[in-house]
Amino acid sequence: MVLASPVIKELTEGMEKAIQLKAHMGQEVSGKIEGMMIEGILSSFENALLILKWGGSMEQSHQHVVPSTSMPGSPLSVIGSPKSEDLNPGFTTQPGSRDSSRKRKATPTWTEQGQARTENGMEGPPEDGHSWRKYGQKDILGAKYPRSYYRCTYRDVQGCCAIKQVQRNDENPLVFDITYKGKHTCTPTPRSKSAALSSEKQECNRRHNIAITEYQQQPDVTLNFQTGLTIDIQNIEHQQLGLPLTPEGLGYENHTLAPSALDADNFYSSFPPSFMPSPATPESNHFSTSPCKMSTFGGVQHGQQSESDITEIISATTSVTNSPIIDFPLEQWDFSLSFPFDNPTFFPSFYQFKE
DNA sequence: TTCATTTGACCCCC
DNA sequence: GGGGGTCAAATGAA
Repeated sequence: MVLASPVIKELTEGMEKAIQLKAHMGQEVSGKIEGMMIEGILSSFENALLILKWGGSMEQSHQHVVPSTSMPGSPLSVIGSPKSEDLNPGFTTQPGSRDSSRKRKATPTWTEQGQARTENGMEGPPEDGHSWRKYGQKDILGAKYPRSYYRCTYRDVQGCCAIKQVQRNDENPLVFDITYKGKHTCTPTPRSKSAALSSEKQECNRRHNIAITEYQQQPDVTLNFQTGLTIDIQNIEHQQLGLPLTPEGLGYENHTLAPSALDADNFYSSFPPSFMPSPATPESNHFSTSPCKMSTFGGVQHGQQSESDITEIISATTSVTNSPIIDFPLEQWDFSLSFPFDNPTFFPSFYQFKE
């Protein structure tokens, strides 16, 4: 990230002046060659800023989530859902707890699918913003590909019981079936956080090169962002009230953010004070605090707990929403304080790419 | 030195 | 007994 780059500063100023010019000229140039040229100038500025600023890759767009058969139209494949009947936080896989497998059955379990992430010609499972440690791999009878077992990196230090199993889909090797078990209860420690951050930082850098290419190839990601960012306010409010978050049972009040809603002030005001979201984890369009993504949002650093909660909220919501296909991997965008959320022309001008 | 991954072995459930 | 899940030592990477 080169936020302090003089190049960005100059480009930003140039773009602001172009905006001012456009505003000054008003409607009288609308549709005329002058207006189109201003739009083109703005578009060019934004392209350049995007490339310079957003080290976050577009590559995660590959990791769109396959629509679930049970939830037609859902952009997120959540096959099954966290089991509400048992949220036993005491579940442990610590050595010695030989009845762990029985307890494991009682942990909230849900399955998602994500497309393979490609890097350096190699394919890997999609990331989800959490820090996982692989602890095993097993060949599964009848399956072409082995199953990998991951647990939360912070299991030992914080007792976080979240685990996941990742297995390539037999029919479509580009798709990974990911089974999550247990809920993240971890909060990255400073030390661990830095370690996780550095690894994700590398991931960011690795994706950066892909980002520009794919950005050019997939110019409509911003459109998808505009139309597809859906946030379940009701569940958030339930959470605020301390009510249980049940993906299935609640009536959903999905809020799809229109471009105007992405104005920072409007955006924040749409949520309870404690909800300061940051985009996003890959396998869904939920928010996360991955350092690769939005490390600060409005100057606030967010804890892991809220992330995991919000993750559930959005994951659950997207499993039942009929919102347009969300193929916008928010994680790709490296938001910063300089992100022009408050620039109303930012998104409209992106339609230029579509045309 | 620390942390992640690999992999063979072990354990439990069906 | 077979299969799935987990452990833990060995190894590698940063």
